[in-house]
Amino acid sequence: MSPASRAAVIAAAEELGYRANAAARSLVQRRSYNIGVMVSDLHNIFFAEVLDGLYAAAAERGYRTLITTGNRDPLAEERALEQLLELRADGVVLAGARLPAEVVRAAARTVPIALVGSDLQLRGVDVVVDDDFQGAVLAVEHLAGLGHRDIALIDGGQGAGAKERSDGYRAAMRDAGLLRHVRIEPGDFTEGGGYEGARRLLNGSRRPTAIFASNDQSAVGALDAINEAGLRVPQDVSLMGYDNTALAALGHISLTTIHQPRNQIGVMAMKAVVRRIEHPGSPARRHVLAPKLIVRDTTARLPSRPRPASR
Amino acid sequence: MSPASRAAVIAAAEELGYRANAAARSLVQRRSYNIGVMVSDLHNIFFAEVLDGLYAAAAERGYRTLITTGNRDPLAEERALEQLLELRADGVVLAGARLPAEVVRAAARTVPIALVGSDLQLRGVDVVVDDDFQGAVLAVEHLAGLGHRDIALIDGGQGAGAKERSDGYRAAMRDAGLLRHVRIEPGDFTEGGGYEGARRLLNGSRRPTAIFASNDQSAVGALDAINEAGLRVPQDVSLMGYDNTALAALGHISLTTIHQPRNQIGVMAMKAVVRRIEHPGSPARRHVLAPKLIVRDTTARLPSRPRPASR
DNA sequence: GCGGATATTGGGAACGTTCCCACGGGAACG
DNA sequence: CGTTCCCGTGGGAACGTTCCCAATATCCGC
Repeated sequence: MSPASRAAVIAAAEELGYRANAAARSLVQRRSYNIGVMVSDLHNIFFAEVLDGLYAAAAERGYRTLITTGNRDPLAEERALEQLLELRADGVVLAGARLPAEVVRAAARTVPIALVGSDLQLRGVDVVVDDDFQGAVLAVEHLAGLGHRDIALIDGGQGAGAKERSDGYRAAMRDAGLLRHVRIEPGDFTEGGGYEGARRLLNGSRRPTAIFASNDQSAVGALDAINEAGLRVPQDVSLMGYDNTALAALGHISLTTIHQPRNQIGVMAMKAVVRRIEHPGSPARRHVLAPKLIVRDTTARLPSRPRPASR
Repeated sequence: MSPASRAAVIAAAEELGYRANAAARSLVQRRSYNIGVMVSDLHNIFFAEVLDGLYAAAAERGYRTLITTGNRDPLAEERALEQLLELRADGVVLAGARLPAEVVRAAARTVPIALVGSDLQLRGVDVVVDDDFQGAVLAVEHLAGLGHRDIALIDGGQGAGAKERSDGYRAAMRDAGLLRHVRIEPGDFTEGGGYEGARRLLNGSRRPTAIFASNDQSAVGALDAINEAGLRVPQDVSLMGYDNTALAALGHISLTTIHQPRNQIGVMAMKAVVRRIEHPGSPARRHVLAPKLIVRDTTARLPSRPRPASR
């Protein structure tokens, strides 16, 4: 085709506002080149960074990302997933899904699915998770390395990864020979939960010298309780969070925490889905990523104090 | 049709994993019942709440929401919008778009479009904005009402709404008879910008007794600078932000700020789009919503000090 | 200049729905 | 019992693409 007529056609298309109809194309090609992403909660900045990774990895491979959300409501999540399936997304990533296993399994029979931030034990579904157990171990090792022995945990309750984190805490305490200093306060990953947990810890008979809150949000709550008790961080009490959210990075807070490779999580999930789209036979896997310690200003060496002769 | 055969058909469909093909339906019905939402930046929690409103209003009217993002990159934003148009979304909401006016105008010839959080002056496009001018007036009136006269502003630079906020500040200062106390430091809506701005203000010859940062993020930066200077909030300096983000609500920060009705903004935008989908003739409008003062713990009455005889 | 091979063009068919119309059967009424 | 109406059923046509194949044009070699 001559360059001239080519240009003429393009100009005419522009003029008329022509735009290829993705629906018709998807119908005949039997692929949409869209990867659906169902995000349980767009308020959670965690998923925003995962989305960055998903987006970049998809673009690199010639796919586009289409997002729906369930607004933290399992029923709405199911509708959001259904919407993606009806649109014939070539693959689906479920981020933080609270969906029943059966729903996910049924969907997985139709398209490749990857799970992020929630860990249903399902075959035929890729799962990408941060090694929360290992992250908690890093936290305890950091605090123990600073000389702390009374290291308390504020738990995350039913939250995603909370169980792994408390398991990791317990294991690391044991390995550090601090088994009898293990102390776990209930919590729920919220600021209020962290505040209450820290209050109980500080009012207890044996005040911990370090508090490990199992996410940043609850660490900020704990920070409040510590200040209210007239104690300083980190001189009197060391404090750690988990997740390395923007909150932790705030100069005003500057929280020592554990970083999850969020972007990388997204990249891995997208790679997994695209691989299974393009190689329908290949098996789904479980991908575990390593967390990282981020030292900021809320942890410090335990001041050496006069000790009993046992030394 | 008999209930029995009806049930049999549904069972068979389930069995075979049948799912209506939205692409085919959209093709023949010439509508998709999807409203596309292009969000410039999913890291900004502001838009998450707008999305809540969009989502709820859409669901109420039988539409589904489909989200794409431009990751703060105008080129990617354009592709994201294009993706929605190719998918034949029945309408589009642009949230925080940094798109050239010409692109938006061209798109608006194809489908009803509503703009949120960015204010291109375009006919044929609905715009929903918070009255930032009025919000700034509320802030200044609050501070002046507490007896403050040296009220400084940390500006938002090129950020969305920054100009309206500084205009409102100026106007309110004038109306309060404080024109000669007007002082505006440059800023950029970031924590760092707020920090630097506050430092300059505090080191200046005439230290302000109140600082109005034009968003919460920069207010938190200012908070750091104030603490570093050995001053207390609110005893020595009153501080205000704007936006009422989660940051401001944090117990540890508890920032007096201006609330934008984010959810309501989403609802209005979706209503506008759906109205224009269903009544193709109806004109696009500009919708202005009223902000609200949220008093927390960073503002206090100016302590009365000995004054010159002028009284 | 002709045959064969290769590029270029044009014309269906198909994708999975919805919508409309024609047809047939059954019920109700005269 | 026949006619009319209504409901239900079934069979295309259409939506806007892509893909494939056939037909035609172009080119090269002999």
